[in-house]
Amino acid sequence: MSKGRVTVIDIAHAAGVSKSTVSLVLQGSSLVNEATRAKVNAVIRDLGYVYNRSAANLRQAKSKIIGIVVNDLTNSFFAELAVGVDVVVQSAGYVQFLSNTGENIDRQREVVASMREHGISGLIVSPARGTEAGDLKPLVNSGIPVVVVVRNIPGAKVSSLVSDNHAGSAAAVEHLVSLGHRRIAFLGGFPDTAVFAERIDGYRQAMQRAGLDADGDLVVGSAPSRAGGVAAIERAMLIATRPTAALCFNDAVAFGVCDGLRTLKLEPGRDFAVVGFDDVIEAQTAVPALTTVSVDPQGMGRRAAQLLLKQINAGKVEAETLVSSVRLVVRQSCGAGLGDVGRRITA
Amino acid sequence: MSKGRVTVIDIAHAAGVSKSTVSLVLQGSSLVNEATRAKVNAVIRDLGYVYNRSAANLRQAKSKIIGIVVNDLTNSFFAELAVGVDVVVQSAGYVQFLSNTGENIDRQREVVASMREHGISGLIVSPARGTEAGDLKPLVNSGIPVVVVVRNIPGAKVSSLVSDNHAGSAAAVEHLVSLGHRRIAFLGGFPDTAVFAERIDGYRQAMQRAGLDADGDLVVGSAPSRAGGVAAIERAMLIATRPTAALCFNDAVAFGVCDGLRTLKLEPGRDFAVVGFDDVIEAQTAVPALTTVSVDPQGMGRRAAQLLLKQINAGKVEAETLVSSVRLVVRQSCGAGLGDVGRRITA
DNA sequence: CTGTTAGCGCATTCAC
DNA sequence: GTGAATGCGCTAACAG
Repeated sequence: MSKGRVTVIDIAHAAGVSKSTVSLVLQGSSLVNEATRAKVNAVIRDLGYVYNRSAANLRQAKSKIIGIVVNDLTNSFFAELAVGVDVVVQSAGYVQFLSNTGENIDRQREVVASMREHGISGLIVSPARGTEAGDLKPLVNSGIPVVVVVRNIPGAKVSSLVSDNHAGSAAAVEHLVSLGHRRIAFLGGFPDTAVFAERIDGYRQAMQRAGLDADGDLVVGSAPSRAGGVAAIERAMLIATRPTAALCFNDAVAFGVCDGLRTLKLEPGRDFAVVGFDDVIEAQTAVPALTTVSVDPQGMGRRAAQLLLKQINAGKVEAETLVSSVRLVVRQSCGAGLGDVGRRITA
Repeated sequence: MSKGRVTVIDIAHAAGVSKSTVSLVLQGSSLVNEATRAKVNAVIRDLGYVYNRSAANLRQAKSKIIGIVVNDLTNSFFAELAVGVDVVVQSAGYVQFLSNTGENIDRQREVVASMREHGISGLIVSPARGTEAGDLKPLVNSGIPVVVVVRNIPGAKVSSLVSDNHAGSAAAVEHLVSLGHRRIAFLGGFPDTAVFAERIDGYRQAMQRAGLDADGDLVVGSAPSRAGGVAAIERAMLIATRPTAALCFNDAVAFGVCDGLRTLKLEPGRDFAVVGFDDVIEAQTAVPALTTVSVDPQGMGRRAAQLLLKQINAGKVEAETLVSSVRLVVRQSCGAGLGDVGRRITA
């Protein structure tokens, strides 16, 4: 915003019409004569007029901006997500505020507040770890549509878009079965979360369909972390009839499982098949990557944005939960029908 | 912006003071009585008042928002860059509009225009390929500070922050020379860009200093892409006295060169030394990473943001060109004095 | 079809 | 210290 900014009144003056007429051509209204419209447009070009959206927004009490906050833009999963959002947001004529929280919940609170002050008309958030329903409360109470992606936040009355955990688990199991595995473990995760319930359910059903035993010792819960993965595989290997493969609650657990296997002098992929779950992509390059149940981050971003725009246009906000389909990404098969492991490929 | 939004006048009414008083406490002015200030703050909290920045911006003819447009957010180099920008922008009390152009120049024009309409007080842009000085002209003419990063755009009177291409090339050559190489090629890139000129210049000078021949067939241009790299190495290996090492225009080319070498039954790093240039980090994990001339993208982002904020605060815009230092990152030496290759480590 | 009038929510003079 | 006016640039009603 420069000093000598030219305004509607200037161009109205120069074109010999009134401001409202100018306003009308600005909005592409058909209520204005073709001749005057041309005249006005010409003057607009000549004077180098730029539309002031702040003023318009103030007047209309609505903005054409949506906010997106992600927990870790450094992680290419979320960068892709942001790109997906950007694509549909841009083509809908919106611009996006983007903020990175770096898993810092205070920062998240700040940026959300800031965005609110700026009058965003909607928010897409991939919440930082530990986000609670209360953190989004003020936003949703003021009627601003919010879409939570990737991680759902229990108790919040907002729309969310998460991956198809059930189908993902099932696909992983079917894959392992097709490789000849019969003792397939499910490792990691806390049983008291919705995500866990969905994943374990998909696992159980697929096992059952394959005529395999899914109960008992094959399911070993743990913290959904790398350390948890180590603990889980150690426990699982104490079973009399050891598993030969494992579906892990998420990638972090999978990496821990690999760590644990190596401690046991077993090579992941050769001696034991490990499948990860793309909930949290962690340290992609620091460990040998594996076959995973993957989601399409950019597609998720697009879908989230579409959902948000729908709600913005609808005026009415109804919490809605969408499920994003997943696909099994097999990295590299290493013979012997015993699992697979390979290099991670960035989508 | 909801329907029943509470405004300063509401809280003034409820607190029994005037709007201006409220405005003053909002700005933390010391011209207001402690008691009334407390009272006002209490009412603000109670009524759930949210500050309307659009209105404030309109009044003050300035905003607290900066724009950042990148050519490819999918590329983690630029994602990191955006994170760096975000960090300093946030702590300076600004919010950022982020847009991804995907190298699409029309899109870039659109988003820049949109940001202008929104009254950004500054712009950081990593321009799409083919961006011309004219594309930024309207912005700079209206006095809005612009900082161009990564790629400079010739002829534009804006500040820019680029990496030290000259020194980077030289360092790479010296490194290869110290490993015993004497036939060192420069592969990839289009000769008609400023970046190419700088890199080739650093290469030539370093070669000369080492008493080596840098002319003739050792310089092979190509598209700055993976495919271009394949073509370049194939052509380079047709020379009578083959090179034993190559400095590549960028990482994409370097990866292509590795591909090409393997086709020729040569193992990059063992049989032929390859050094990349961190212009575009591509598919970090999909290929064996190599020694590169690296910049710190996040650091560049921070620096760009600082430069921009300085200019915003200074009021006066003076085009300034900053050079970001680079460092040679040697991944792993693999004996025989013939190059080196290793795992890429994310910063 | 076009002009007139009246604010949107805030910050900035000035008086008091 | 505080209150009363005034205007930022624009759009939404009506008039004409």
